[in-house]
Amino acid sequence: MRYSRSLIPTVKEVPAEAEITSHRLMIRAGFIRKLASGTYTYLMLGQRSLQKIVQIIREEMNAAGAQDILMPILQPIELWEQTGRRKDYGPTLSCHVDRHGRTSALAPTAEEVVTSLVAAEISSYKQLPINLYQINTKFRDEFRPRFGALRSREFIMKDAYSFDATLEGLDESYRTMYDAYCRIFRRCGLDYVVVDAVSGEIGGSGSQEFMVPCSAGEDTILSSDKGNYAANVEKCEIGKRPADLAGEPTGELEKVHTPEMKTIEEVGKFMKVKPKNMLKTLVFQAGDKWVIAVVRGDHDLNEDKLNGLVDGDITMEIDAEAAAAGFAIGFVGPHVVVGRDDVTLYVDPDAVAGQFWAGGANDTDYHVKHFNWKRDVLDPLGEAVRQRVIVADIRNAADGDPSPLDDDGVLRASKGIEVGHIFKLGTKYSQALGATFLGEDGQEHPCIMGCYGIGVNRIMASAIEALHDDNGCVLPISIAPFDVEVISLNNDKEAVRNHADKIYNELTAAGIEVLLDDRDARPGVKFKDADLIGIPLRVVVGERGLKEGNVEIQRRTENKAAAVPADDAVERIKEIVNELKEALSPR
RNA sequence: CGGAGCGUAGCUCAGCUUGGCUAGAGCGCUGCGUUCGGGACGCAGAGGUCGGAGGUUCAAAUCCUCUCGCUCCGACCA
Repeated sequence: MRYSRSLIPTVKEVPAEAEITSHRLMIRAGFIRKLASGTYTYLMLGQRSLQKIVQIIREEMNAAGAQDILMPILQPIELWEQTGRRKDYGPTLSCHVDRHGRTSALAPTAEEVVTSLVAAEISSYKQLPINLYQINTKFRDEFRPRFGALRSREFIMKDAYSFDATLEGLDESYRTMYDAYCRIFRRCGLDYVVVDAVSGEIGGSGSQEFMVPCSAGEDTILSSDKGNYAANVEKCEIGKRPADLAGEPTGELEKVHTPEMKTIEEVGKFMKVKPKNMLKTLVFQAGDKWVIAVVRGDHDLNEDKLNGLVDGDITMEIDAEAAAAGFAIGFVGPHVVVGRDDVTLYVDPDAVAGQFWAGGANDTDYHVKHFNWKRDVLDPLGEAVRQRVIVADIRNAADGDPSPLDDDGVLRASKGIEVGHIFKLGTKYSQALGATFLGEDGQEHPCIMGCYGIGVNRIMASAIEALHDDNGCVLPISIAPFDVEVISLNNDKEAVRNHADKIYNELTAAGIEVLLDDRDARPGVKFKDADLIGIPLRVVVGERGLKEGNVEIQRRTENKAAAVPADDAVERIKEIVNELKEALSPR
């Protein structure tokens, strides 16, 4: 490809909206341009990189026995209603109404479509297992699109779906995908970690995420320093922590006037109490009952964990109803459980101890000091305490917490970008949509499903996020838009031009993908652009070198060029390209 | 959705508070010349419905209202 005929709009300045490195570099290097919030055009360089990633995914998925299909982006909304997911997805599901008034969902994922396909076409255990996948555009009306390709409203996803006759079969399908994912990310040159995750709207019994560690990541990962446990903060469990409701009081319960002070920070500052000595008391509605969650002031509640403990769904953001039910919202304390039989308290172990506590007074504009679990909750409730006060892990894990494996491991927090997510789904969709088969026993059974996603654009963004330097992208050869950039440094000189052309033609004929910078630009401009774009190997053909009979070869990861006799250049380049590719080979 | 901010040349932004000349700068772009191994320099030039609509006024980029778009922040609040 000739640079002079290509649209590669590199820029020095970048719109203020690009906050993270990968976004900035993708704009600066001319990989993407924004059309509207959360939607991007991928220009030639970006598109070539995406296609490299797509190709790697295809090869590994096919090698793992999955079959490539293509499903519609327009999905009848009725399918989403049958599985109940229209409600679960809520406004994130983009919909389209056609001239006949039919509503279609713009695919954010395709469990419904693929399951209805299987429902129609699979009837016997002899046809299982099967794994169908596609690489296609997906839509999610994100609450807040941001960070360029990391969270866009429209993106490319590889989504695969396995159908098995048995749970053991599902385990094997899942394991096969796990292994394929490891190969895919390794071939893309990414460091990744696999963490336990929650399955969210997708549903199912278990899931793991493939994360690329980097500070710009939106997800928080907790890993045991023993190296044997890692989980997303949404999922991460916490090891055993001591909790004893019977500690003695630190003093008389003291009521403090705290007008209009509702946040932990405000109250703590006013009363001169640290957040770790305060109780955060949150009110949730569960049908006609109330659930009160108590965590330490410096901790965060994990609603998934709380939900898992409570019968039925809990609802938050119910200030008006809670106030009507007699709760002093903003000033609630755990002892509200005393004297109300419609309240169950869930308390995190770290919010229980014989130490000094401050918290809400259950009276608007008042807080209390010297709150004590034994005196103010345990003793008044008596025997009822067992049903009414439940001590359990209900908060997000934090850096320094004990590992749930109870092996003296300590959890450490870090950030990551989710590039892949694999789920054991079970029969949620196959039951809802009638994807059943006749087993060996002659009985009808629902297919047991798994699903497996990879964010194609996110691979590119996270690769740049993880692999760059001050001058630009440093892309691995497997996903770089080109293998080699040949710079015809003094393109106005015929000898230089001819030699660069010769190298370009010979490399191209050898199947190497080459970008030839044949622009009539000053050398500095060409060097800067080459660094920015980040093609792994740079070849400089210049008047100066050519006089000595040399051209220069430099890897993007090196900061000095090597002079090579011009006649040997093509062979030498081929060797290096092979070497670079070999280093990222799947084996 | 709530809060905040922004919208002026292709890009980055100034001008707006306190209304008043022909609306500016840097980068980029075009032409000519000098340069030519790490984003050169000089001269000449092109390029603007000041997001849109309405209003106030002798006069609006500037003040007011509405609207559209973009960006940032926002679980709970003991």
